[in-house]
Amino acid sequence: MVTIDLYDKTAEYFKALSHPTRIKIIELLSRNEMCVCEMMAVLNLDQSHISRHLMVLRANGIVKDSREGTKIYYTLKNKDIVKIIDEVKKIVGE
Amino acid sequence: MVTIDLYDKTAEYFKALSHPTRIKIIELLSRNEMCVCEMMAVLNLDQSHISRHLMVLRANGIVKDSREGTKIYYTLKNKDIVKIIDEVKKIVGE
DNA sequence: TGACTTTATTCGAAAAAACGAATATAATTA
DNA sequence: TAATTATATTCGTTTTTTCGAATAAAGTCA
Repeated sequence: MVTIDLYDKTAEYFKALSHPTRIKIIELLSRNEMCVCEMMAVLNLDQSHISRHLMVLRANGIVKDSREGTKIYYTLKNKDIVKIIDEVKKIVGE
Repeated sequence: MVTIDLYDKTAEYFKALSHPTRIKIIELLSRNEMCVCEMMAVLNLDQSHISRHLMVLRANGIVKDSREGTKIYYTLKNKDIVKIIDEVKKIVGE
């Protein structure tokens, strides 16, 4: 049995936050749910770029998705993460 | 001129937090200043492992060092980071 | 069913991070 | 000055992450 340590999990979570595109996606989702095609338009990035980063966020339990027709809408599972990002932005912005 | 974007800086900061050893070092320093040899003993890791992770933390402005004789003591530059780590530990621990 | 839309996944290559081992540096002390 | 202690840095390698491009899958609609 492989037990994953709390420090490993915490480090993994920080790693999920360690890409500018993923941070931007989280901020977008903090305001509205959004489908991939809308993120592409707002962030001006291609589909596979967005989609791959969403995969990381999904794998870390940060976002969840729900399909509506051909579109898939994403939302944040827990909005606490937005406050954490704001705190770090404040630290690095000083 | 290369301007580094706030999102890039924020992502870099999260990357600095994305290793279990670095998180442990930050927690140790949240209680006391500490030299490398003490960290080696407490964390049971070898010198170059600790030292290299301290280099990452230094490069990101998370710790600062001051020499006393042959020893170099490290402290946190900003304790806000400890609260951020606690929040993430709480999220991933649920 | 076939074309179309939207999104996910895979592939191969490039870049970055991490590691163990070795070496270098800086202060101290004999 | 030589040996010692404490720490930083470098080297070569392995592992992980990222990326662009291509392909696959799932739903819709004519």
